[in-house]
Amino acid sequence: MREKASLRGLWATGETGIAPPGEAGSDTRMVMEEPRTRIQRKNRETILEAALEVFSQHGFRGATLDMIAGAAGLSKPNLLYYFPSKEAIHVTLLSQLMDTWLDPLRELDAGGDPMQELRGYVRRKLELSRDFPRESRLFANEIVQGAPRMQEGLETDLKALVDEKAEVIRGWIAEGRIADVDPHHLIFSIWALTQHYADFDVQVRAVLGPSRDPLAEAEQFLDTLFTRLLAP
Amino acid sequence: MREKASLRGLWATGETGIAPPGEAGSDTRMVMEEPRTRIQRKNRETILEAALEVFSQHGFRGATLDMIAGAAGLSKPNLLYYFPSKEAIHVTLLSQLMDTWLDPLRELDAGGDPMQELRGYVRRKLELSRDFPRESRLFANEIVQGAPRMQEGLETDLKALVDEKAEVIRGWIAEGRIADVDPHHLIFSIWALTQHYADFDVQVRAVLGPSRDPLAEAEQFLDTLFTRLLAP
DNA sequence: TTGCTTTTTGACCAAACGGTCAAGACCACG
DNA sequence: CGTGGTCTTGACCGTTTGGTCAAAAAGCAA
Repeated sequence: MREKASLRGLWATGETGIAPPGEAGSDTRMVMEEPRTRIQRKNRETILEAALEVFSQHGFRGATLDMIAGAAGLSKPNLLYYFPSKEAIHVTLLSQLMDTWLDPLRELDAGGDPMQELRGYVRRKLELSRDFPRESRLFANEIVQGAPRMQEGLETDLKALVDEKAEVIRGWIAEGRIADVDPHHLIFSIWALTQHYADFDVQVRAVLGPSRDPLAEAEQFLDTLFTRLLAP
Repeated sequence: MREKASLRGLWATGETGIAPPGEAGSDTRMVMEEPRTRIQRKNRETILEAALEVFSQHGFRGATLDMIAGAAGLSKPNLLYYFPSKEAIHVTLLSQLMDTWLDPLRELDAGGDPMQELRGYVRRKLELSRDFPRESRLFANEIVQGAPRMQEGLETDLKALVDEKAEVIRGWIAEGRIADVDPHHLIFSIWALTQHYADFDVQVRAVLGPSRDPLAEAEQFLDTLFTRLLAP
């Protein structure tokens, strides 16, 4: 299950990093298909990977183009050949992230066994925290600071999906198959508890000391917690 | 219970914002008692209040001295008359915060009724999220970015207190007065769940829509959650 | 090879930033 | 009132930052 590196492979290529110049005259197509050359694909990947590292550690303003360029092994002007601005890199990262972040919730199946479905969701979400902590922190940074570049996505895509799944959960409760809890807050609690282990990693480790394995313990603890909370 | 404004009144005046110059010759006392004049007390307060607003919204690097000065209604050089640097303001804020943040846990009483004590802790922690969200976000910003200015405090003060209280909880479990859960992760779960409502406020509100009251609902939800988790 | 496009970079720029300083305004007290 | 300390600020400084540009290098198809 464990998987190193980033989610890049799974993502559609971003729409924000407007492709390089040099096509005004000769080509009249309206839609520009994604990164054309082998080099472009590779370098955009490299830049986004480096930017994820730097943005997740320092936040948007704390990150500098020089840091990203350094991490990517490219020159600063070269970054700006592939992305029109620092902000474009950041937005690309965020919009790709949004999709990935919601996938585990999308998998929640109204037809499955309620208890198993919800425990599965918790497990998948915790796996994201374990395997993609940088993505989690990138997201956390953005939200804590008021989500200046995401608010719309939250109020449309995210709300729609959550409302839909909340309705599913409400159905399970009505059928008496899980205990009666507010579905929205149930989902929040899953987010809060799982993401905590990625976002507040330093705190968790500082308190537990070096010899314990936070994520492994969390898996058990959270399974117990939600089992007791939801048992009918 | 609700209380506007900040925690300032409760705090000891910080030790980090080395007092203004102008005392080399005439006064030989070793210890300098805190802000001497009425004006100094007032302006240091004003600056810290403004800095809390700005730092919690933009993070350390995202905040500028001009923003803080603007929010405080003072000139930039005037800020630097009261604090030696931007970092000193930030550190003062953080060190004051640490104490306040741990107070609710300190109140956990080994002699009290376990269930009532733990539910009380959750309630107090949630009150902090409701009344002092900026403080919560200041803390979150710092931890998410690796706690560059707090790590020591986490590994000493915080760890010591948590370990102590974890032992208390372990005792309660041994006596069969609450269910068997890992005490450390129980505490983490309280932090995660309560702080989520302050730190991820925009997300919570975006999902719930404008007509619901997140914090009021959370109080009930969390009470239910921990009751079910801990019932022996 | 030639010739054209894509990619890379050193030099450069204007704005923003944290911080300094000397001079002036203000204030309290004899 | 005046005098000495406290407080305030406009002007300024060196550095960092996001971003530009023209020209060189590399890639590639014929």
